[in-house]
Amino acid sequence: MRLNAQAIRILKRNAGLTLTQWRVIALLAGTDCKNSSDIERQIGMDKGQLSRTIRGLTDAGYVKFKTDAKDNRKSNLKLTAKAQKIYDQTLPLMRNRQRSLFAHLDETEIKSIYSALEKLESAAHLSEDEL
Amino acid sequence: MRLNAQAIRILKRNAGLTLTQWRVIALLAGTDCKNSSDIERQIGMDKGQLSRTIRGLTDAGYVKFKTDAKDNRKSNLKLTAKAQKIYDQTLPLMRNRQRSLFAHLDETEIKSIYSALEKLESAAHLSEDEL
DNA sequence: AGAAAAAAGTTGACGTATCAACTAAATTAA
DNA sequence: TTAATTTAGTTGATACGTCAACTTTTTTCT
Repeated sequence: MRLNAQAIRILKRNAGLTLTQWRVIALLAGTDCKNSSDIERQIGMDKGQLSRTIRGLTDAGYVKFKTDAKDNRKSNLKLTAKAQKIYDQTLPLMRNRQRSLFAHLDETEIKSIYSALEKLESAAHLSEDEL
Repeated sequence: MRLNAQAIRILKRNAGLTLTQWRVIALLAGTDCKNSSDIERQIGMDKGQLSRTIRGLTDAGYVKFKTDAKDNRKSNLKLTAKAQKIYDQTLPLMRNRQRSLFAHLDETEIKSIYSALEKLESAAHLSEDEL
């Protein structure tokens, strides 16, 4: 996970956010509202971690939490203006970092690394029942 | 890290070990003695995590801990017979898992994934000072 | 309608990973 | 030889990641 080191530093120093918080905010930015399960599905984050992250963001004033009117199990999450602003300021920094990280890889390499990872993951999934 | 899921399960159910403990034991197996820094250098594990892992293994009777006679800062670590036995029993299981995980990747793919990762890591390292 | 099952979240526990501050011992350099 | 630096290892703090048990609310089934 050393690859995330600068991302973590950028987020901490420029936005006071953790990587997990950033991921959730980034997903919430651009859409009106989402709930926890939407996020879970989209970035495959663990329910538990998500729940705690959302509470943290809510407490910090980054997320407005509302219980869904039609389904009381569900939540409605919305970024506050404050969070949106931080997001807008931080996004360019994160994009730069991403760019410089991948700068030395060509298309082919990027594709092959993703496809290899996919294969590994499906192999891992297949042998799940071997215990 | 989903890729480690079965490894973690195999180790837990068959050996009662965590992945970190396994890594340290595997490194200690086959050599007579090593100290913490040797391990740190060889698998790049964090000093702190290593220190705690070694204490855990010592408490559990898997590692015999001795202070180096010539250099009192250093330790001498040695697997106990108990740990060696567990290692010998568990290694085949871990090898099988490794094999089945990589079964669907050919040489080229494996090489390209490693080389891409190396490039990514060196890019990450280069841009370290950008903060 | 009422029972059973599924879905949304919360919480606790544990393991993994990284960073920083610290102690003690050894090495080096003056 | 003493002072400064380096090295080995410990400890605290925080974040990340995963699993499992649990509550509440909704859906499905009969």
